[in-house]
Amino acid sequence: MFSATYTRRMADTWQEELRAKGYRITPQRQLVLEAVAALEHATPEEICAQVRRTAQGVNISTVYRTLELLEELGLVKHAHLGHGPPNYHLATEAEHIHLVCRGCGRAEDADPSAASGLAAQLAERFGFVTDVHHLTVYGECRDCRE
Amino acid sequence: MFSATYTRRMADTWQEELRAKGYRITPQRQLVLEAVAALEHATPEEICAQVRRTAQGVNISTVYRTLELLEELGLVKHAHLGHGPPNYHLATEAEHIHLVCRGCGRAEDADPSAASGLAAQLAERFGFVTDVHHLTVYGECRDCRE
DNA sequence: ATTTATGCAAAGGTTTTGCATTCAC
DNA sequence: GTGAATGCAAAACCTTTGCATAAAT
Repeated sequence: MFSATYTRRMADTWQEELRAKGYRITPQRQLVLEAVAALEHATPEEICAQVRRTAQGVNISTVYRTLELLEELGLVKHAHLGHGPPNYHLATEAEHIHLVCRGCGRAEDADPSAASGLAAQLAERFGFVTDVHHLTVYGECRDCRE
Repeated sequence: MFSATYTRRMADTWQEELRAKGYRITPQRQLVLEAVAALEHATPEEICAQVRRTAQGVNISTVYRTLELLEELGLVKHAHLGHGPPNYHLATEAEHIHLVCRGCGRAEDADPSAASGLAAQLAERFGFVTDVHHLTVYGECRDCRE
């Protein structure tokens, strides 16, 4: 999942950066970041629920505001897996792409190397820098194909 | 955009298929399909507005129900371009992928051949059939990259 | 005449916002 | 103490649903 060393290191730089930008370090912000790390992939609602398992309560609107902030700081990223709410994960998590099946609705992770050709071509032809972290591929999975 | 011949041909098969399935041909359904064709890419709200430019009024809930039906019939498809509402287009429109810039928020179309390598690898490794029509790539466009 | 489709209004789910209060600094 | 962050409630936004009415067959 993530090593303790790694988490500690991240926490340091993170808090410094918050201070440097005039933001404040609050328990809520720490809790939300921890929840994102623990869940690996989660919606704002799920993150809120996770936080509430350890702390007495964080408001859902705080979760939204915090996620926006953490994304601005480059600590978390989000992807859209379909109709529903966005899905947040640590920016430092191993890159992967999402395969979402329109049949069963499940999402599986795939190695981003599959998208390297795509990214290269879009860069060359359009000067477009692909955010592989954010890539969601719709289609039909093996199980749903018969 | 689309030729008159083409539209007429589509209309024929479409109406037959509706009948065959026990559905009915209504002015609203024709208007919504025409609006999707005319706009090329549009949200339900935009489609509703377009219809109202020619007809006296179609309810937004009818637009939603109709889009769902037209998609079930394979006449239209949708893609998610970001946070907002889904984006509908004719299924018969030239296939393309969407490049959405997180900087300016604009979406540009790209040739789907850029994704053929991706699709091939996902098919081989996961047995996953990619719906290229639905592919949205997030990143940063040339203009926003400095 | 039958049964589907529509319009309307209300509800549902997600996200944002305003403002008083609390908390980090 | 001062200004930022939180919690709460309300609003905004998108989508779905129930039901009476209208329309297609």
